[in-house]
Amino acid sequence: MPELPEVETVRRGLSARLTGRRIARVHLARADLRWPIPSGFAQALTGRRILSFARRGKTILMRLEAGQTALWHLGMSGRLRLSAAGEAPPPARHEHVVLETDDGARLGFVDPRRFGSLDLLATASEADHPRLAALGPEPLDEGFTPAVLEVALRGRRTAIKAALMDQRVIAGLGNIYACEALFRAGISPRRSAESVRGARAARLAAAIRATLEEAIAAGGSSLRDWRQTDGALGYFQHVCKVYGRAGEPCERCPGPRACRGIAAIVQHGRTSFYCPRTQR
DNA sequence: ACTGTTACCTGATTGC
DNA sequence: TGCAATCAGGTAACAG
Repeated sequence: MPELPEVETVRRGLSARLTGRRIARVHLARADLRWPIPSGFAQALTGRRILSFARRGKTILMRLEAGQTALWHLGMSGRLRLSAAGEAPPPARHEHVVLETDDGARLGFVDPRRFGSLDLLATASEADHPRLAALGPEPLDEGFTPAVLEVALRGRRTAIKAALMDQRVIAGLGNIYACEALFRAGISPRRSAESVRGARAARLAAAIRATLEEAIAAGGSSLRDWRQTDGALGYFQHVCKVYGRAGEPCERCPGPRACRGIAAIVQHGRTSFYCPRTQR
C-alpha cells in the first residue's frame, strides 16, 4: 500500500524506536525480494549503530555508522513490524528479513508480493545510487514550488495522471494520492502534463502538498506509539475523496443531481478516479 | 528521447 | 461451497 505518506509514517516510527540502537543480528529468510539482496547486506548492518532514518520518495534510508546506508523499499505489499524485547510477535507468512537490536527489539519485513527491495549504499551520496539519483523533486521539501513542478512537467506529452506517478517527474506519489491531488486541484487526470502551467501548476503543487500533509497527519494521529496492535508500522485508513468511490457523488458538486458521479477510467494500466464535472 | 505495455508475485474479492 | 477470473496502492524491462 505504501505511498509517500505511509512510508513517511513508517520512517517516523522507526526513527522513534530504533535511532541510536546497534544492530545485533540480521536474518535473511531468502536471498532476493524484487531483486537480489546485496551479498554484503547482513554483514554491513551487523554490529553497526543506527544513526538516523531519512526518506527519499518511497524509499527509507537507514543511516549507519561507517558511512553505510541501508535502503528499504516496501513495494506494494510490504510492511514492517516492530516488537520490543520480550514481546513475541505472532508468526507471519512472508517475513523475509528480521533485524534484532542490542536492546532486544525485533524488526520484521513482511512482503507477500515481494515487490519490495533492500539495497545498500556504501557512500554518503544518494547520487551514487541509480534509482535514488533518478528521482524527481521531493514534494514536501521547501524547494517544491509551482515553478519546480512546471519545469518537471514541461514537454511531457503524457497524461498528467501518468506524469504524477512517474517517480522521475515527482517523487512519492502513487495511484491513490495522484488521484486525490488532481481532485483537490480540479484537474482532469486526462489532461496533458505539459498543459499544466501557470495558475494550474500552482493549484496542483499546493494540492499535492496539502494532500500528502493531511494524510501524514491522519496517519500520525491515528497510531499510538506508531504501532498497530500487531506491531505493523505506518499503515492507516486514509479517507479518500475519489479513490475507490466510483459512482458516488463527489463532495464538490452542489448535490447528487448536479454530479454525474465519480468516474473510473484506466490509464496506463491503472485505475484513475475523478469527477468529470469539477476536474477539467 | 519519449511513451505505452507487460511482467514480476501473492492474496483478497467478485462472479459463475 | 468451490473454483476461476480479476484486481491490487510499484517499478523496470521492453517495444515501437
